[in-house]
Amino acid sequence: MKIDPKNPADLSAQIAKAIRDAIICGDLPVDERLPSEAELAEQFDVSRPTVREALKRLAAQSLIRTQRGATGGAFVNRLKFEDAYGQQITTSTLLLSMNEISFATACEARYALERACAPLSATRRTADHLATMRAEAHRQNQPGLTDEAFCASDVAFHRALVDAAGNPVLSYQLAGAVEAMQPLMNMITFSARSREKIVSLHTSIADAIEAQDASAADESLAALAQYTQKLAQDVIAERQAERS
Amino acid sequence: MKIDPKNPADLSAQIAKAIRDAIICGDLPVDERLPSEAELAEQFDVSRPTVREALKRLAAQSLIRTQRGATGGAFVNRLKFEDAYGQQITTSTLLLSMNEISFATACEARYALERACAPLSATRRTADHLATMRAEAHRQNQPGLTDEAFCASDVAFHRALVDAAGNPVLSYQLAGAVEAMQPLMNMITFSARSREKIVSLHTSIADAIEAQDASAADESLAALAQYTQKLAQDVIAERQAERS
DNA sequence: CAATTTTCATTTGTCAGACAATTAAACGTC
DNA sequence: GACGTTTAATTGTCTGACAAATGAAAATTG
Repeated sequence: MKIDPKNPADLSAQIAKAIRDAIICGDLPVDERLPSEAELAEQFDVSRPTVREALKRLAAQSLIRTQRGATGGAFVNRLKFEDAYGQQITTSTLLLSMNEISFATACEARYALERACAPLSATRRTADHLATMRAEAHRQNQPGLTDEAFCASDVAFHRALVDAAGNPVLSYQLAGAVEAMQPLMNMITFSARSREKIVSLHTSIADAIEAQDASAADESLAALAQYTQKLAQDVIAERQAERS
Repeated sequence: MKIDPKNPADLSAQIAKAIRDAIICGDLPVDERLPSEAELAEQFDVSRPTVREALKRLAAQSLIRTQRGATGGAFVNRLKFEDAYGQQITTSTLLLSMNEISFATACEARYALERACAPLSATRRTADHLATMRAEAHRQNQPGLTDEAFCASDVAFHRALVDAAGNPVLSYQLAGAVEAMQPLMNMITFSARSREKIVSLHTSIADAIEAQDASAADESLAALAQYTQKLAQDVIAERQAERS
């Protein structure tokens, strides 16, 4: 862990890497206290600001938490799924917005992953998940809803569907795919007619999940995927027509 | 972006958040140069070390890159899929190791997601992906292979399968799920007999992908998932027997 | 004039030392 | 023993400084 080549640049990155590796390989167990900043500075033979920059890098990844005071210091953080969700969503969102990912590609990925969850959700869904899905579908029927609120409710519906699979790893992976789509979805203006169709498909999905009918759920999801793609195509075509 | 409450703690976190939000909402486009550290310090009315800590947080998430010299500075980084892979894998690995995720749960998630890719891979696979899959399956048949090398080849095989879907979003999401499993997989000692079975299933998958037969690919993947779970159960049972 | 070298200003990377804020433990006091 | 006080440790922040890199401008040279 005390590896530090004579390269006097990126010292804070090197130190962060050394500590990160120690955490990943298990040398530093969860809740273990790191040496104080002054001690680390001495160990690595650098100044305290440099150590602090390294620690801030780790804090940005939720690998450590810091506490002030006499018994304070930096502690190895138990990375929780909730913490990871946020990073996952931020990263996914930026990946989509910065890499010219087409709506079609993102949409395909999202629904492919969601359909992977559906059979498990059909088997394991609880009353709680079902209630959330029903409530969101109901909300989506309210006439006064803005497009943004409609999309947010859509995300909540699909989150519940994914969470119903009862597999935290799946929920974590899907969080990025589903939530990162929201900005793209917000660019679509939903007509009353299209909302009606979507809510009807959501209801079909909820029905299938309630009946624990995996293949029916898959069918409805596939139909929803297809319809969403079609909606997006129409909107894009309409905008191009307007432009000319 | 100049929001900064009078709370004189976590200044660097607040500044990092302000800049991060500006990047996410598009106020700071890709390759835009941030003000110099001295200018930022003045803008936010903090010292330069505090600004630097904030920038290091952003650098840890690959949101910015820095360059020394006259025309240097911090630039908004185009987040590339390759950059995101690493973070995704690190985070997923830690999530699994720190949260008492059972092998069964992780394995279920991995194969569920992979089966979501398979139909797309069957449709779109290129000769390149097929060649990689064949090569890895062949390597897995070599007798001298260590368990670690076998697992690494397994990961490479499945990466090729996922990449064959031709959807970078799917590849990104799956990278975490597949690679994070490797440490867990490494804990399983593969007998010659179990390796033979796995390679046979890999060959079946490659055959199905080559024939563009989605349902055959799905069947083989399902069989592989089941067999992997069984192997893990056996190893766990054996270790418990040894302990008593 | 063109090409090359030198100088220089800008910016990040690092360091040293200091003080403020926080916190829990040690210490007195009643 | 209960309760307030002091104290030491630690992080958070600031100031000022110098080193290293780097591109642009200026000077030099052919």
